[in-house]
Amino acid sequence: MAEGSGLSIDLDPNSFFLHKPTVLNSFPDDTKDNNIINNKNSKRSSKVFSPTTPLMDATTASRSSPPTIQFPVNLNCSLDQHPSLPSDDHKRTVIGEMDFFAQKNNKRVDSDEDGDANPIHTSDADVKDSTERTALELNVNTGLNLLTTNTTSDQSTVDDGISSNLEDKRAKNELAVLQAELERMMAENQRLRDTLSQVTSNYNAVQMHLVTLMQQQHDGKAEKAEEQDPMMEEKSEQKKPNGGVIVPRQFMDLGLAAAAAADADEPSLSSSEGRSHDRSGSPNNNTEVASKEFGLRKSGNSEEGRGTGREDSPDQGSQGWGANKVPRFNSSKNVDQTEATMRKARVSVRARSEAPMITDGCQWRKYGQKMAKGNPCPRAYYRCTMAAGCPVRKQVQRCAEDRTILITTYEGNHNHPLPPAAMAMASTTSSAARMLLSGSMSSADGLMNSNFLTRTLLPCSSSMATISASAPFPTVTLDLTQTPNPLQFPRPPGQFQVPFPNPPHNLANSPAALLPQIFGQALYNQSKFSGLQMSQDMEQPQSVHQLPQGQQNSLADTVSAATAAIAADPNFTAALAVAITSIIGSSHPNNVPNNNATNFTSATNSSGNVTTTSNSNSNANNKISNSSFAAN
DNA sequence: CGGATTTGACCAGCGC
DNA sequence: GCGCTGGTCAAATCCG
Repeated sequence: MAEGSGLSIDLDPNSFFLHKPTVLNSFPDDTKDNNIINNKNSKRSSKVFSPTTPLMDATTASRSSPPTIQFPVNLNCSLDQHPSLPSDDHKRTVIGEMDFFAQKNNKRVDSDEDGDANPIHTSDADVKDSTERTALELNVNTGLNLLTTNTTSDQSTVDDGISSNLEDKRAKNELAVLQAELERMMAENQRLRDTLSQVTSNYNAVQMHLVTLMQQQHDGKAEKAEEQDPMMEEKSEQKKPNGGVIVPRQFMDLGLAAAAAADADEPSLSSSEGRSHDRSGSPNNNTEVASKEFGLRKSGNSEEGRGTGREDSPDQGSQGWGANKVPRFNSSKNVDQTEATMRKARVSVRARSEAPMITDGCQWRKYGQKMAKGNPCPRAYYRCTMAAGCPVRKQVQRCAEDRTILITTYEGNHNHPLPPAAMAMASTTSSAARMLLSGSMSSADGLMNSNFLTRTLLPCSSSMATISASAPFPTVTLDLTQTPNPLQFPRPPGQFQVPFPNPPHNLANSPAALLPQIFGQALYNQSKFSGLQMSQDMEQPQSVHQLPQGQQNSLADTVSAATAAIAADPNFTAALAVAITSIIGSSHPNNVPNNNATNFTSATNSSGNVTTTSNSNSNANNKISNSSFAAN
């Protein structure tokens, strides 16, 4: 898979860019750092170093040329053009500076000319040149300070008063120029930052719109395929409330998600245009879209007529779920199947923690506690209270065998924006149902999901991700207790080492939190960005092309999701490289030994459910499958 | 006093 | 149909 690198090139930057501008924000940070350096240098030039560096400058000046001549030369023109240079050594020494100056001045002109139109590189050049220029000019200033200040030596005051005043003026002028330049650079830096932010925002908007369009386009194909379905008549009627936009089941999630976000912000929006607009307008949709399963669940319940209290919460009803979303489903049959799977899809996180409950960034309210069979430790039931009607539940229970292990099982998807700290759990819970659904409805897809997800996860986490769609509940289990020591897993030279503290009392701030985030985000993105990824698939390696569409999407989504998730935490950026490398690693086995060591197996049990087990190490807890999975 | 927690009761699903 | 179990509700209680 020599094209694997192409995959990373095509996908990773985009996803990284798309989902989380954090990395790009680091770019301005770099420039900001440069600015800081400049500021420091400028301050040092005028204050800190002035008592000391002038001695150096004075020494150099006394050796090279009379001070009254030297400074004007240094400031205003090239020394090599100056006829008064006495020796070759001085000339040669200065020539280096002159070349620097000349280059710098040229670039300065360029940057001034292009600064408004050329965004990044110009900025870098400017900043770099600014740094260099500042560093060079600082020497001049310090030298001038030596002559103009009386604090360092008496000799400087003994110098010619006229020249001293003249140089003082020049120094002030130069200082003013430097300050002006610095301000200009800072302003431009800020402007670039703003531009970058705006571009990122616009890019996200365009991406969302593109996703919507792609989904709709794909929906059109799906609709044609379903035209022979006897339920078509019913479905066509159901589509009418959506403004004629076709929204089949597979992409219902997206619509629901968007509608969920729209409902959260603008309950009146019901058309696809409104959804797309809303999606494009809200960069934080990635957390809200998670409510796609929520919508499914809701509508499913409405059809079921069973409706436990939790899913028929007042908030959900007040958001008009039924009116806008139920008609989008194809048939009650599919809905039931989907709902049944979604409803039970869970993400379980095993982590060592002495705390009664891991902190995952969300607010939970305990609503029950039961003694579960086979476990002396009670099981606590929590629900998310960050938003009214949020369907997310979680169960917390200590492992019977090892009570230091806290098993937290998430179910459902948030219907509200989440803080970054909560992204881990949110993404996971919002995506598990989706992934498991695809796993149950499309075995290959589910397998590929787990396959690529675990491939993405394991190299950086060394944790064990077990995806089980078997009864009673399809569950994604992330075992974060297997490898407390990251050093345990060898990594190729140059590969980032991702810290993996133990125990993760605060999952939201630990890499462990990002594991479900990566995991879940990828799953969640499967529906959200499938349209975009379909276009990206066009540029994917052939081996990927050979995969079914869902698998391609899974791969692409996994990459993008991983990058997005990792980008959510700047401290975890290193994991991005690992995650991406894990993808590329399939084409370059030498890159990721862990990847090769990761076993992906799958089995179909008697009930037809698919159980996929990934194993990054020789963990005995891993389930052994009947047959090795091979991509179709 | 309001919100969170506790805890017994209730309900649904499932297996026998 | 019955019992078991998981899950949820809601009144009582606790707590800041």
